[in-house]
Amino acid sequence: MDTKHRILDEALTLFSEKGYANVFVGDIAERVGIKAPSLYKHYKSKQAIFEAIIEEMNERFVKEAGALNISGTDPTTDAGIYKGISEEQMIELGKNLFLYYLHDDYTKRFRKMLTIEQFHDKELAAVYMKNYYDDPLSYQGMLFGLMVASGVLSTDNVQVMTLHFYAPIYLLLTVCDRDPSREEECLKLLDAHLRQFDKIYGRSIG
Amino acid sequence: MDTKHRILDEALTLFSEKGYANVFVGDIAERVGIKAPSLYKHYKSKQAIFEAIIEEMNERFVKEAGALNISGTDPTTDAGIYKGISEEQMIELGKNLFLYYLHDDYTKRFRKMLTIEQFHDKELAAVYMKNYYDDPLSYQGMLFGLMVASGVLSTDNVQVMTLHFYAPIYLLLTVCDRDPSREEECLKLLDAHLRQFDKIYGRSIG
DNA sequence: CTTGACGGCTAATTGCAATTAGCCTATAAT
DNA sequence: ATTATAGGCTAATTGCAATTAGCCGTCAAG
Repeated sequence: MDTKHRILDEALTLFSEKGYANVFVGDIAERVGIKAPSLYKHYKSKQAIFEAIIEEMNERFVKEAGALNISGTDPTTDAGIYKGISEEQMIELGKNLFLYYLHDDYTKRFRKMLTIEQFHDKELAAVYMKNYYDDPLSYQGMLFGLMVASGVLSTDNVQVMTLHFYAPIYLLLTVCDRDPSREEECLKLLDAHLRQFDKIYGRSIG
Repeated sequence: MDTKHRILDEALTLFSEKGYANVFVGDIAERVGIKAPSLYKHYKSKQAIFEAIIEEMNERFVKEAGALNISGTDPTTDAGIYKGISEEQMIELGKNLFLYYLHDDYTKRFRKMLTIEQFHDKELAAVYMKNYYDDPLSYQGMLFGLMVASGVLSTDNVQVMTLHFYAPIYLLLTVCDRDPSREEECLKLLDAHLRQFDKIYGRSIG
């Protein structure tokens, strides 16, 4: 990895741990193995480093959109696959969603950074909401809608069902972000949640 | 309100909006209506202001523990009340929990500040987890456990049921914190969530 | 009525961290 | 071979924001 890229990588790590304001350009430089002034051969300012991270992340999200699908392609294809999904596969789906968010290194650091920095900038708050609320709910909601149509799931309110699927995943994720030592506990609870979800919505409720 | 207290109040507002590092002591002073150096007649340093906020919040949490109970006293008493709870009352309970967190001014600003500052300090992360994960889940879990015992609710896993109750409330709360203009939308979804929750757990599931 | 502490002000001072200046080496293109 | 560029370094410089110094008016207690 070239220096220019290493800077982004180390900066993201530090920003996600301590927040933008508490990271000095010297800290970033040190991790990269150079001196602070040398950073300026690559980026105009500390702020420019931050912006480059955001930009790179935007690109990644575009590239990796659909990384959570089974097919990795488009939701219509996925829906076909989901028609024949079993309970175990449903649980796997939720676990994979969780584990992807939890362990993907870039995603994880970016999420933590956004959590810290979201109130600095309206735009960042919007990115946060899109990534961790609107997009997951609308994408999962669409899949679940198709699954309801094909009889795999049953509900009279897909939106709420999707919320019931996703909200616990999100909550448990925030726990693990704050205290990685609780990961095992969270995974157990996640499993129980998914099994319960399947019980509830896997066939007709009132 | 005396100056000393006004300082804490304005500081909390600013910290919750912009984060500790982005607030200058001059900003706080200006809001209070004094000059920056005068602040030092009341607090030793900017850091001391921050710490005083944390301390005051700890006191409030102790004082207001149980503010969310129906009785305002102890859970055992509450449990008696919950035995005869109706669907509408259950929905009210959830809404009140949500609205309390959402609108109580001090709570709201403190929560936003914690969200921003939690990664600076292990201790703050612990406070966040306790306030917004462990305590709500364990308190609600206890109530629900009693309600299950008395037949108002039915499940074979109280912990997961509690998670299903609380996680959507938490998620919708984070949405409102980031974008207050979505409050109405969130309240609607909250209502739908609570009705669905009641349908699911209000009587036996498999 | 005077004194001392309380709380405010203006004008330094301090200190740190971002950035700039200016130099040096290696390497790759002409 | 020469030279321009990329990328590194050390040594300033800058600028800002926290804090300190030192002064002043008010007011309550003696």
